[in-house]
Amino acid sequence: MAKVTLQSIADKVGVSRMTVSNAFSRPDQLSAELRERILAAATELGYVGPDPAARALARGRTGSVGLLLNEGVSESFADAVSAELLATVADALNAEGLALTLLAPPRGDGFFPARDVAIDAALVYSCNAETAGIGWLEKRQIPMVTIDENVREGVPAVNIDDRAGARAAAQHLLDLGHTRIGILALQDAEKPGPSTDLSLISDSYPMRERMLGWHDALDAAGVTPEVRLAAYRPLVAAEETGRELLASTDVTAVLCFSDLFAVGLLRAAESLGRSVPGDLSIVGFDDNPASSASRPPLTTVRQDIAEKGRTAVGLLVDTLAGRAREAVRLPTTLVVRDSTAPPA
Amino acid sequence: MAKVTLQSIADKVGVSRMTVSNAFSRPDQLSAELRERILAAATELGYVGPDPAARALARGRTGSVGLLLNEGVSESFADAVSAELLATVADALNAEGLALTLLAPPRGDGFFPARDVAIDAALVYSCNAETAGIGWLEKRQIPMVTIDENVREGVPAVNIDDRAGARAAAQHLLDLGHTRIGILALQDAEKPGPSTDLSLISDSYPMRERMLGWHDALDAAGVTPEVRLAAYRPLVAAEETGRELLASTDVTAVLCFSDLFAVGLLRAAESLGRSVPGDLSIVGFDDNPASSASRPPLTTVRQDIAEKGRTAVGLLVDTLAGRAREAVRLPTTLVVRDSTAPPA
DNA sequence: CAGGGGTTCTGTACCGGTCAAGACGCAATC
DNA sequence: GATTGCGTCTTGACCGGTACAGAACCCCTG
Repeated sequence: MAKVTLQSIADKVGVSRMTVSNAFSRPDQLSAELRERILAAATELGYVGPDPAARALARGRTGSVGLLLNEGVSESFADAVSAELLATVADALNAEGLALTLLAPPRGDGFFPARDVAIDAALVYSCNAETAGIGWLEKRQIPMVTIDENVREGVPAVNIDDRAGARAAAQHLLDLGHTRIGILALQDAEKPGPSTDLSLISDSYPMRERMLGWHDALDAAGVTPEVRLAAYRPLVAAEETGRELLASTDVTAVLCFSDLFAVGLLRAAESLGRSVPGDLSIVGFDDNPASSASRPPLTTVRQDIAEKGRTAVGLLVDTLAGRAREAVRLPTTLVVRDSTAPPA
Repeated sequence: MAKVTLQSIADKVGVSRMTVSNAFSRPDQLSAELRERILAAATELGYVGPDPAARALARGRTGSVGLLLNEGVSESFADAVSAELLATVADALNAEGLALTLLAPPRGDGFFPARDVAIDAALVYSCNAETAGIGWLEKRQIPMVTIDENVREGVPAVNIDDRAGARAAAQHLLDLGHTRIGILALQDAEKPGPSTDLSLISDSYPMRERMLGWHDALDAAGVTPEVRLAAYRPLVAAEETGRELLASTDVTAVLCFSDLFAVGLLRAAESLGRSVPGDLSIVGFDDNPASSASRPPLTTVRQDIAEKGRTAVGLLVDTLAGRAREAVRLPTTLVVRDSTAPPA
């Protein structure tokens, strides 16, 4: 059976193709009676609606938005925090009449999602500025909003107040009386090396800001932290680094880049017979669901992931509508649970 | 600045538009030397490559595949099992040169992702046959592969061997000596009602099959189970139903629809002072990461989510390539951990 | 030297819609 | 009664590519 197009319907009803188009896309442009007849003919022929690809070309809008990632999807959404972000973003876009398309880094040859997929705009999640994907999107002049990074001047960004959160976390430890404090920081994913080589520290926005925040408080108190690095994955990386930190220093408290690091450290402490918070205080970051489920529940810095996602979508929608928007910085709050206490 | 198209480049280089198109899409159709010149001119003009929307219309393929969901994305990927499926599917598609677009049920007016988004094919995840989205996709004649359901005759499906897994789980309890066995089954999401009204049971494929499997073993042993229903969400639903089950019957073991149900039941048991597995044996399903992290670690039926995702993508790719494929049923295996023991 | 076959490039017809402007009829306005 | 205005429908151009059939050219063969 031949393909059904606007023209088939137009021929059947005896009107112009444009009128059929209007019946679907701009109902106010024709009489209700004729529209009914057209729609009836359409269903009779098994026509579902204007072809999305053709419409996209003609209208210049596709109705879907890309989410640019700097890793494979499995890695990107391995933890609950990023999975929640994805979900929130997808739902918020959907509510705006937009679908979400995942743009992972290319695997293999010839196909570069950020270059070859039709999208109206893109959310850039946790990608550093040199990511190839960002380059493609820029050249295509696709409107972007970045999340958890600050990629380009003039590109709206959604961040959390990492610095203030980190500062509060460090201050919390200081207030409890800790003076020998460790930091479990994030290592650059591309640079393997010893956890003590601080030049390998990740230069991602959250890492930079959190480090600044910790130092805000520690420097003011004259405390020099013991810094160690761990890769974000695998999970045991943080555990191993944590064990080394605990074994080679006499820190009584540790500030962690993320809750996952904190959980790893928790395991390290357990394996070394150090009780938390009795012998060791631990502060996480993010308020990952895992942090309240751990034993003991973690003191951490809470960020509102869902709000971050919705805000990003809001910025994107405004940008698409031509309303210029500034960067947004969402608040963070210290959540004190049971993994911190005064030093022994 | 004017939009750069194939024609702009063609004019600049002094060749036909078609040749420029070939330079990008079919390098073997022109000399290497000319191709270099064209590509150089293209970069000079800031041309990134053929416009995806236009290409999609002309080629009849968009390069992206939809994932049809029967709930919002937040709900769909709330647990680790489905999140892993999403991630695996996305990565497997990416490896095949395809992007993934999420097709959630419409929210609000006018925009129906399954109808209005340009896709080449769709994966249908855990949607029952009446889902509106499936109807759109069918009318659009978009190739589909279903996951965890068996929607249509002739539509390739990927399922796990729910029945054999459930049978093994039930047999395991029988082998341990249990004779008073409960079942925590899944309630239809659309039908609220008491957990004892068995007519409200979900008619999803996994539920039907698991029930059959449990009965395979139980019937053969002459055991009549105590069945209760719980909604998949919120998590406390299973806990409440579990509490009711434990309070009103004298079951010594319970077969759960999923690990999340098992975790809820675990909490219920704890709150009633019943020790697991001393006073109560619990078997889950799926081998959710949560199941090995729980205390005690859960005996459960393992399925390979990643394999399921990859298989589905394989079926889809074959279907797109015109190679007809049959339904696939992946194996399940019983994993005995510490939540099951002989009755007291 | 005619003819076959390969490479390289071009011309034309689509792909299936939407946009913007115009034509037509009819009621309201002056 | 001519003008204006509105609702309704049509016309023609265009969105930015790709498929396919051929034309021009070169080399090789018999």
